[in-house]
Amino acid sequence: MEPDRLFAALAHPLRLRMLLLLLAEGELCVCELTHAMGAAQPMVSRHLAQMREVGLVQDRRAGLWIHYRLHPDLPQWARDALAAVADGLGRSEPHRSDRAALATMGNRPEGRAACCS
Amino acid sequence: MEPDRLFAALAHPLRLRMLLLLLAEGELCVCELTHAMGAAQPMVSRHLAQMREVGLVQDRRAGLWIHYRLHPDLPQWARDALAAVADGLGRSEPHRSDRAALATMGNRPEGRAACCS
DNA sequence: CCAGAATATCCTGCTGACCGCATATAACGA
DNA sequence: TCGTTATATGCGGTCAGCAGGATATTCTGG
Repeated sequence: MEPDRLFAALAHPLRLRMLLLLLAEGELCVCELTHAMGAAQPMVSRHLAQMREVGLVQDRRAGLWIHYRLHPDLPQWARDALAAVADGLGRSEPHRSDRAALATMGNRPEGRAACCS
Repeated sequence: MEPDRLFAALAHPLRLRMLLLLLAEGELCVCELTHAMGAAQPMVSRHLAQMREVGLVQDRRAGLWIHYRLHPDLPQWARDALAAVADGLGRSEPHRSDRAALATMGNRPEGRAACCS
């Protein structure tokens, strides 16, 4: 994990929001992230791909849905840095609203059951 | 301090190297950083200016020399994140060599006495 | 006032990031 | 096989970041 790439990945509002949301929620599919961000799906998908290529996040296919989570092999210093950021910014905007928007979302795919909208 | 700007500032090898060196050494003038980086002075200066505009570092004029240090008003979460990075990367390249290069530099301006090169 | 050292800024070209839109792929159910 | 849902990718235009080189600014000492 080259640090330059990691910080470049964090240097975008949407990516930082998604990453902090993943850090707080554990694992989310693209439709959940799209809903929480209030952004267009292709944009969410492309920014997720960017973070995946850098090794920040990992994807897992489960039927129609693709779940993203923090990459398990992320070095400890990166996890510590992210934890510091989440601790400092998680309670403020826009991250608080992001979690709220996610909570009010209906028909979320839980695990692998239930259907989506 | 907007996080995007902070991470964008860290998303460049030269800036990250300079910042970690400042974090380790406390305060350095431009000529010391230029020597340690082995880069052209205008480039060092411009990247320092970029970090200054974002609020990452602060400059202090002392005669001919301008000393840079980590900005005192940096929020705690940013300091924690930087500490995690420094702790994880400080012992490896290129940051180890940077400190070594700085140590072998002659005629460093100490405090405000002594002349430079 | 003049020379020189340390630092900052201007200019130009270039590459890469970003966006919006449209479309392609993959999986599931009937 | 067909339609539908979820996700990814290709394309074109625009804009910001970056490098190099030259030059300007600021301070010091004489």
